[in-house]
Parts: sequence; structure tokens; C-alpha cells
Amino acid sequence: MGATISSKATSAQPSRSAAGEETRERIVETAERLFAEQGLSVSNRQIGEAAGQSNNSVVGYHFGAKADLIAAIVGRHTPDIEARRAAMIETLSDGPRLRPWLLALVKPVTDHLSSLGRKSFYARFLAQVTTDPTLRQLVVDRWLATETMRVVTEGVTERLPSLAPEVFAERSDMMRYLIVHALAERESSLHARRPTARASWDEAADGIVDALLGLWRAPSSTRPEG
Amino acid sequence: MGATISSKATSAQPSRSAAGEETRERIVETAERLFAEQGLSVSNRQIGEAAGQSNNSVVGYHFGAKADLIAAIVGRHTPDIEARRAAMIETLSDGPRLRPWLLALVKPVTDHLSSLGRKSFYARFLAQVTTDPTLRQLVVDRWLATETMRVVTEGVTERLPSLAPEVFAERSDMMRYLIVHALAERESSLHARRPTARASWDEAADGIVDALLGLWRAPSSTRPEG
DNA sequence: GTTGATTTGAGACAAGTGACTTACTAAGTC
DNA sequence: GACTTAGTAAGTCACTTGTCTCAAATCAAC
Repeated sequence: MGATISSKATSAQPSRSAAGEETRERIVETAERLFAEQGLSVSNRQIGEAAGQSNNSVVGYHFGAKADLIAAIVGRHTPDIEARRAAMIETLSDGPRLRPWLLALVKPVTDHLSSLGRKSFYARFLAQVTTDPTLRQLVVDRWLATETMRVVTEGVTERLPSLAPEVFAERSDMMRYLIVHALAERESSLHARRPTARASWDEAADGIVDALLGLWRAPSSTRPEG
Repeated sequence: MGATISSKATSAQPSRSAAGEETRERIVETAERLFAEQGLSVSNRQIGEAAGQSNNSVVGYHFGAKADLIAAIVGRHTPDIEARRAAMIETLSDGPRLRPWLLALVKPVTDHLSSLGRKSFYARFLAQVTTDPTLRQLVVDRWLATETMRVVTEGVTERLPSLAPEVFAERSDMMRYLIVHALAERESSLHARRPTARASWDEAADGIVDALLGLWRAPSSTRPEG
């Protein structure tokens, strides 16, 4: 019944029975953890076993290919982050200050990570996926193309009118690397009980936004466009 | 003769005959390319085959574990980059300007990448390895713990006397993420013939240093130490 | 040219992997 | 109560992977 499997995997929420939903959830959790700790080369079998399933192909049954599993992991965190950012956007004024907009970019994520406690793996997971040459686009689409991200990006652009478009694109990418890997680094340190530069996720967000403000405000020595 | 293989792999340059050196070189080249393009999960077999070898265990024969192969790839590029940076350090004055020191950090790498032409994969390879939770430390040791890196880091520190140590450490990491992934992004775009923000590696280095200057100069809103 | 060590070709082998099949269980539907 | 459906267990199959073995080939030094 390969067709049945495929149709299930592609449809959004196929299981009406709550029975399978729990193991499905446990698989996503386990996959996120293993990916974050050991890299993306972890096999579906290992994930299934670590999730306490005896069936070799559970992962393939509930999700289709590895990309679908990745998407499910991202989808598990996106709603909360989006809600937090949407609420934060409401409080933003029309003033020229850039910092609140950058904070609206970072803080929803740090708040989310903070709410997960020490059993958070999402930051490290994101760092892995955004770096993988084959899976990267998937997360860029699902995570960075959301409505709130569009709004905030626009807000940042409006507050940097003198910046050439090429430089803006260049530094947008830089901002992404900086945020994702800084969060992953801190999450990793927390998990390993290593010392961190900041005492809390809130302060970490402040530190990142400080750096981002400098990044954006830095003068461009050469104008890449004529 | 597993012992023979191990002893060979662990010793620095075991092959005295120039015959094997060529295939050894071809394997390292191929591995670097495949890792950069497809991620680090590429198998030794695939690497050996892609390098035109019929022996299943060539990779295991010339190098030991995967970590040794990674180290060999890094070692292939390190001398040139180090030489360029050493030469650049010579020209640095004792003045308070920060930019030349940051340029001494970035430009040796961009010069090296530029010298490789469009068949460069090292930037993407580095991005992969530095993100992998299991292999990361290896590259941090071999690439960031060199003598010239120590000198430049010290130079940067001296030109930022007012920065708290925790913030300095925090932003050093941020700088690393920014450089590595910005270079990888540009290399990838070049290879795919996508448009890039900067016309040349030299200009790319300028763009990165611009951003780094802002990153370092940014005021810290909270003092993490009392 | 012969010798001895190194390198390569060719293949065997067990372990691991993804895809698939079958059987059993539990839940909901008529 | 019979019937359909989703989910799990258990196992099969073809394939890949890392390791090992052994013979052929290459090369340096004598």
C-alpha cells in the first residue's frame, strides 16, 4: 500500500484518531533532538527506535521523505514564534528607531526557546538545516517567508533608506547567519552546562540586537552599484 | 594488516613514493568537493569512486577515519592562507585603526579563494564542518588556533579596550559565523552562476569588513558583568 | 634485473538502511 | 454484530557502507 502511505504523508493532518498522533509527536521530538545533537545524517531507523517504536518504517509511514520530517519539525515551532512576533509587531510605533524592529526579529525566537527550558534543541537543529546545501531552501521558505517576517523586514528596510539594495541583501544574509548560529551556540552551551556570555535568553537577545544594530548602521566603504 | 593502515594514517606524511601522492591528492580534492556540494554524509566509497579508484577502501587506506580526511582537507588550504596573512601582518602599523586588522583576518581567505577560481569549494566545506556538532572542534583547532590568527585576534582586542571580555568573546563567535557563511554563500552563488552582491572577492572582503567594523563598534546596551 | 615495500584492483563479508509486506490490534461506521 | 480504517509489530528484500583479504602492479634502491 505504498500509495496509501504517500497520500497520508502529503496530506496535512491525516490521522483523525488521536492514537497515532501521540507517537507521531514523539517521533518529531526525537528527530529534532537527534538531528541537533548528531547532525542530519541520522537514519530514520535510529529515530524510530529512539522514539520507542518497533516498526522499521514508522518514520516513513507517518512522514514521507526526510524533507517532510524536517518540515514537520519546523512546523512544530513556527506557530508559537509567529504568534509572539505578531503580538510584538502590534506594540511597534512608526518612529525611526531601528532597535525595536530588530528586537521583534530576535526576541520571539529567544522567548520561544526560553519557554522550552533546557530540553530545547530547535536552535541547533535550525543551524544544521540552514547550512545543509540540500535542505536549506526548505527552511528559508517555511521560516523566513512568513507574514510577520515580511512585515518586520519591511520595517527594517524603511529605517535604512540610505542603504544600497545590494548591501541590504548582503547584510540580511549576514544577519541570518549571526542570529541562527548565535542562538545555536548558546543553546549548546546551556545543554552542556558550559558558561555563557549572557545569563538569560532575554539578555542574549539584547546582545544579538546590539550587534545587529552595529551591523546595519555600519557605513559601506564602496558602493557596489555604480 | 589493519595495524599497518592505522600507523600510516596517524603518521603525518607516510608516503615517500610520489606515486600514491597523486591519488591521495585527488581523493582530498574530490572529498572537499562532495562535502561542499552534498554535505558531510557522503560515504568513503562515493569519494573513492568519484576519485576514479576501484578499491573500496582507498579512502580508509590513505586516511584513517573521516576526521583525518577532514583534517587533510583543511591542511591543504591552511599553509597558503597562513602565508598570505603573515605577509599582511608585516604591513600593519601600530595605529589605533581597527579596519586593517579585520582586513588581515578576511582578505587572506578571499585571496586564497580567488586564486582557486570557480573550482573553489573550501568556503562551503568550512561552513559545513564548522556547523557539524561532532567535527566542529577539529576545525576550530586547526584553522582558528594558528599563529597568525592569534596575532590578529590580539591586535583586534587591543583596539577595543572598552569592550567587556564576555562581549568580546560573544562577538568573536558572531564574527566567525558571519565570515564563514558569507564566504560560503558567495562561493555557492559563484558556482551556480547566480548574481552576487559584490563583483569580486576583493570587494566581498570589503563588504564583510564593513559589517564587522559595525559589529565590533556597536555599543553594548547591557553590561553582562556586574 | 632483482628484491622488497608500497600502492592499487577486485572481491568477500557483516552490519545497517530504506522500502515493502503481512498480520494483529484498536477504534470508529454502518 | 459485521465491516472498514488507522496504527503498530515483525519481518523480508535489495542495496549501501565500512572493513578485511589477497593478488597484481608499481616503484625505489641495490
